Amino acid sequence: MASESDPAPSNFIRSMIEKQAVDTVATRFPPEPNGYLHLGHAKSICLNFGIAEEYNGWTNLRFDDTNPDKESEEYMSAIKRDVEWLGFKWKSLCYASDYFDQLYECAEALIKSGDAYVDSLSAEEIREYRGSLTQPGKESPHRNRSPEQNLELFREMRDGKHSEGDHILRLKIDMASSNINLRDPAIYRIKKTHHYRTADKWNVYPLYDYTHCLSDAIENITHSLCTLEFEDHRPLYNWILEKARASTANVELGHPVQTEFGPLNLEYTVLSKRKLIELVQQGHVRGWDDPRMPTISGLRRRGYTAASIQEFCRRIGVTKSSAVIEMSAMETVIRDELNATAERRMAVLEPLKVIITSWAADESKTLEVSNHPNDPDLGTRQLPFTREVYIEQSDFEEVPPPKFKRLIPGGEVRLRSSYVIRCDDVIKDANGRVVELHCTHDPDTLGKKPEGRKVKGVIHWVSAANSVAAEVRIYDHLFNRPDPLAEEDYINAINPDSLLVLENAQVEASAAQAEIGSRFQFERQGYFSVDNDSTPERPVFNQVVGLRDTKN
RNA sequence: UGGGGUGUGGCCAAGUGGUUAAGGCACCGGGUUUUGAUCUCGGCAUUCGUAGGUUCGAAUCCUACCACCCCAGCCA
Repeated sequence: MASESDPAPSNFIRSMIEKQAVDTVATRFPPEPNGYLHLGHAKSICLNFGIAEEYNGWTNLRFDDTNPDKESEEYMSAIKRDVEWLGFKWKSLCYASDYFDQLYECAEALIKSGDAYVDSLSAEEIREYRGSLTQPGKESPHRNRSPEQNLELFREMRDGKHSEGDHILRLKIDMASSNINLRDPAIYRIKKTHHYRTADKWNVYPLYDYTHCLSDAIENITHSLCTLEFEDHRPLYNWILEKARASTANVELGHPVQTEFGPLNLEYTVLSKRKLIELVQQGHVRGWDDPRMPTISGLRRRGYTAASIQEFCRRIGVTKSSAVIEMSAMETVIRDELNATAERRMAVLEPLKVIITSWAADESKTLEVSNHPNDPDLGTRQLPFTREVYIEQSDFEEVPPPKFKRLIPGGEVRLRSSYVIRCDDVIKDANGRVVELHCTHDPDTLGKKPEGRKVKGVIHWVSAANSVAAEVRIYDHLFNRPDPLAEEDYINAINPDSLLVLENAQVEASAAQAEIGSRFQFERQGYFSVDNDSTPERPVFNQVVGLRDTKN
């Protein structure tokens, strides 16, 4: 786990800051509240908050809420909760919408200085005029309207005197620029949507490129960290700030610098808000917090800890290349943490009844069992041993494959923390299915090795009379190929078997009583957390991750 | 065929002219083990996209080439 002895590894952003020798690093995490946070955001959060903390700085949480069509209060509170849960504290909670007045004032100043103009071309015309990747664009016939004319039109736009799409405010930069972002980008559009924070005050809303740099500057952000796809926007970011500083607008602006890092990609899943929204809305998953989802809320429900997600982000590093991380990197962090911290329990997922014929029907012996094999501090618990127990169906084979170490007819196996038993009889139903085993126990094997023979297998079990019926949910990858986006439609790559529900599991009583969110290792099977759906009458467990399996 | 980026083992990733080219994940072996887990020991790039060049010395500097990613929303 992350600790003082395990410092954050060197990366290009840290090196850059070292060279700058600045005295404070101010960052921001700027999500648009149009969906739930996922692992890609976790990487950005860890980077932004982590680097600021490391250099005596601070980080703002800023909602980039400039498109009221897509944003909502629900998303906003989910984002706040997730950032807090991950373990980070922001200095200020900010909203781009808090700057709408300043942004507007600045836009008027840019109009007055001749750096912005109102265009009245249609969206399609503007697209045509923009040119292509290899062809320069051409100037709009409205490009040379006077500042007075532009100001009047822009104010009319603001005052709701025009319809959506009729006009747009653009920067006057260079229609022939090889960087398409500089071909007179739009900075304000007419939109009459109700905004969840500013209500119906505005008929015009600023666009991302215009809003983001100014918001950073207003908040005195020093390091504006974003993903690679914004590299092309950096010249625009700087252009706007330069013009804004030179303008007459009464807005105090700092000097943020944008730096881009590679986005996170994870095998067998998708990390894009748009696609995650589709998975939720089309019902491919049970919700944003479905334990199969790569969202923070999904991982939390699955049983991942905040520490494990932070550790994952530390391990994957920060570079300028877009990494595709194997799922095992994610699984190993939570497995490591839970191996150290999770108490052990026994649970039989697919039960097979075993009668210990040598054990009296009315006898129950209480065994003292340790909660963790390597950590005595985790204590012990009492476990009853009775005549009837359940073992895993897969722990018995009539015709064992090579190297099978579990129970076979006439063979012996250790019941974990209990006796060695021998299988005497196999009871089958009319279809030849094994429904019950008759075994005898060796009374001289409790807490000691049997004499004169070695018993190689150890299997888990529960007392039939003292275990509790439970539901256990086993998860597999959401997609059945490592690169679902390579599919013509990624929806076709959805794994139909990503959720396996075992309705008839039997868990020992002490696990059945656990609170929602608590985690155990079910011995030999993996780590499990108590799901939100769990009740004392009907416990429900999620498999967080399996144990490493090196057999075969 | 415009612009912006990236290329170090299967996946990440340190490295910034002189190191036997860190580390993690994965994988493969040995040992311990009442979890086929854990733990532990060991193995795993004569080579850094390719080809040239500079240098006593190159993953690090230069040149050319190749591959992949991003950009033509009134989304962010």
